[in-house]
Amino acid sequence: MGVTKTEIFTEQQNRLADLAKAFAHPARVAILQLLAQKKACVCGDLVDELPLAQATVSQHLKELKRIGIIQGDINPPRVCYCINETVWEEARQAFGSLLDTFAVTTTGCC
Amino acid sequence: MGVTKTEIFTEQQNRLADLAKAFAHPARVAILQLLAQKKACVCGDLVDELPLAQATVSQHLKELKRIGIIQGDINPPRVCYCINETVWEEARQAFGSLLDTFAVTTTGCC
DNA sequence: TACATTCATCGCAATATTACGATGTATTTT
DNA sequence: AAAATACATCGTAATATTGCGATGAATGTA
Repeated sequence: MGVTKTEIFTEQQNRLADLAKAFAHPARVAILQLLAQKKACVCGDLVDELPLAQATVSQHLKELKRIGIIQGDINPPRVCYCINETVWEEARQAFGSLLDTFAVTTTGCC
Repeated sequence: MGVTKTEIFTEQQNRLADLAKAFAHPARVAILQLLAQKKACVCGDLVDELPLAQATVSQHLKELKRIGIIQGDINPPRVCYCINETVWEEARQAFGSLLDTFAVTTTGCC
């Protein structure tokens, strides 16, 4: 159906899946890398850095904002985007704790 | 179009996006949590643990195998699934290094 | 051999995602 | 006021994803 049955999973699982979506497209990875590497906000040059149409970049930015991992502050005539530190940290912990689960209890099976 | 322009991004970006897809659906998060928490392989009970049809679970397992993060060892009449440690570690480093990029250089902008 | 068990795959329907041109909305500049 | 700049949104087309019933393939069991 293309529709995810979110109601049958835990809040935590749905949230982690949503956070993962932020990284689940190379264009969004590129955007997040740019924002994370710069020490300041990126104001507008995002479209220039990516070989995608302005409308497409805007759509990816919208999705990242929906997830909450970035924020856009209007600073006419431009908009300044930057990482939302709180959500970034949330992602760090969410991925970290899941990915560390295995690292410690590993007991080579199969 | 629904088709990602993978050719315009780096190998690294495409790989990270692919690894993220493993976590980008709550059912796959649930599967990976089960596999990571158990100390041994999970042989077949996966369908019982999830409120999804067998065909659907099988499809998610196929996607996880394509990404490489799990492996399925045939052990008739069952198949034993477990985390692929190498790829799991790859994901840990990939997410870790990106998510840590910001943590150290943070300089509150906006 | 016939049957049951376990899992993969096929085929379908519904929805989601990706991409982009065109257009709309503010705001600044001339 | 008119034009330019920067970005969002709309509409559309193409492809991908999600989910499931039905069916197929492989192995073990009666």
